[in-house]
Amino acid sequence: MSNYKDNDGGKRGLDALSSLCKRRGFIFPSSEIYGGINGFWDYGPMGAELKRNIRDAWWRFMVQDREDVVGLDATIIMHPRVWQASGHASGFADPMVDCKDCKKRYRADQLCEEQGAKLVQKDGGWELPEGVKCLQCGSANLTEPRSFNLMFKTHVGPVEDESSATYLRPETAQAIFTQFLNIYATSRRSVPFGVAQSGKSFRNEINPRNYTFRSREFEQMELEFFIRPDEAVELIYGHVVTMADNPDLDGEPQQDWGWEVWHRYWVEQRLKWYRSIGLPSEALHLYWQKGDELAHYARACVDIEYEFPFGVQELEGIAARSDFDLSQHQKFSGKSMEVFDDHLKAAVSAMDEGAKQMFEQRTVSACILRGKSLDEAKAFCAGLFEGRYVPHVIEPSAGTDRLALAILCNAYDEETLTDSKGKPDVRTVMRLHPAIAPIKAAVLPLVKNRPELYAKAREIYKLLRKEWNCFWDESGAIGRRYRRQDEVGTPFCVTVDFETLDDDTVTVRRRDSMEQERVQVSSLVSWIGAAVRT
RNA sequence: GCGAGCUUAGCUCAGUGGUAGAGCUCUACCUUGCCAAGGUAGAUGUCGAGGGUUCGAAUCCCUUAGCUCGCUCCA
Repeated sequence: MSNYKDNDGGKRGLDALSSLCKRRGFIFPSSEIYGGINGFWDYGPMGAELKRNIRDAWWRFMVQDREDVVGLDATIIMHPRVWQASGHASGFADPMVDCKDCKKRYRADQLCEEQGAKLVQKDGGWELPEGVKCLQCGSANLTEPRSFNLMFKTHVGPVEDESSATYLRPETAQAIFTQFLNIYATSRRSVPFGVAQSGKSFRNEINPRNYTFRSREFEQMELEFFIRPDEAVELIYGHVVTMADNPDLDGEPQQDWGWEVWHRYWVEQRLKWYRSIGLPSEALHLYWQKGDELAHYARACVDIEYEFPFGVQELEGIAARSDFDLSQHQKFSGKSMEVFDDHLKAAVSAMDEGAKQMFEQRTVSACILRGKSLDEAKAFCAGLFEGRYVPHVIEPSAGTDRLALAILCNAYDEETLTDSKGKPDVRTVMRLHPAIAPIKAAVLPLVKNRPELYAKAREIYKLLRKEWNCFWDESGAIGRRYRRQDEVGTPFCVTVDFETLDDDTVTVRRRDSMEQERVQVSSLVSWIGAAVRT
């Protein structure tokens, strides 16, 4: 299979792809008749189907095909305190300085740090200390540090003042944490279990780039998987399974897994899913964030990256976030985020005082090493002895739009054929996995001026479209109709010909190999059905 | 956000001050027994937007939006 990367290093491939996406109705610039708007993209008829199929495949894999994950569909606008608790209100606003002479821009804190100084906080704003200079040209002619908050701000109600200010969510995850108690109370699930959500998020990116890869309005598919703290696992099972124990990550999840195993389990699950929708293993890379790249609360984070034409870029981050998120919301809301764990309570009841004391000593010092205060560490142990804890979280968080882009990049192929006259002929074909292809089958009457053949084709079309999104095409020569379907990635073309009238079979033409075979009309639905499942 | 380049039909592009074009696509009809076939007819543009210079602007100037690339950014 030839690939766009073969001839041009990728750049022209993205142009060819975006041109096809426009031409065939996958992706359009938003508001295009007004000149477009930077960082916003619309999905056309084909793109809408593709994205829906991706989302549905994710939901089926992550929620419906599991017994330990439930779903949520929360609002985009939430209480402003949510973003204080999550850290987005402050953390999203990195102060920046520009050099007025050479126009170079720096993050203010990094610029200061490089010169052994410290950024000064003043009146809720920021100030550069004396003597800080531009690293590039040495000029001290720098702008004041200015904040760029990446959250979109809006107002709830008619009055536009600070008291009504809210934000469009910059991630879907926080809604899951804020609804944790309701879901826990109503879903009849116990830890370990997860909550999944897909939906729109908004980030006012400074510089959207690379087609739809970094957009200002985008969709995420996130799972927050809640697990016991390792200490609770240890109390219940007497041991904690780590990667050193070589656990079977392909089988059923086990109750005695520690966070490290759960984290790896989800990495493997996610890779498995990406492969199931047609992204080849070779194009996927894992990037393990190093100690200094991790957020302070994160224990580990792995990025699943894809080889885009413009470089290897992140599709999904899988983070082990400890109990940071729920604890923050507990702190800001005043509502306890602890769960009661019967198994833990039972296990602790069976322990004698000496064993409990030993456990507490060990646990308190370990907690302090991880940065907790003595009081916090003691409260944690006291909670465990009563069967209570704040769950920890493993968070696989994927970008739907960048995944759609990866899938489109991966599917795009230009194949050189030799036509019947011996001339070379380039066939553009989107080799999408059948399960996510926008159109599963096109129904084509071989000719349209034979009423009984035409009617039979209509009948078959109506039969198939009850099952999947199908397409009817009667105009143009049959070869041209096949090639049109190739460009939108339709895996099967069902051609109704004269033989159909005699023996009730049709020609099914395969997109990838262009091979044809005859299939009984009565078995067509099961034949296609078997091929379009993941 | 800074700098450079670009923006003409659905797509790819030609057009350096004098009547807006080509190829492909698309639509209809004819033809057509399986891979972009042929014929006939047809459709599509405020030349990204706004302003200016000029008798006259797609073309020159200014402003603005968008795209691409390089910086920067991506918590």
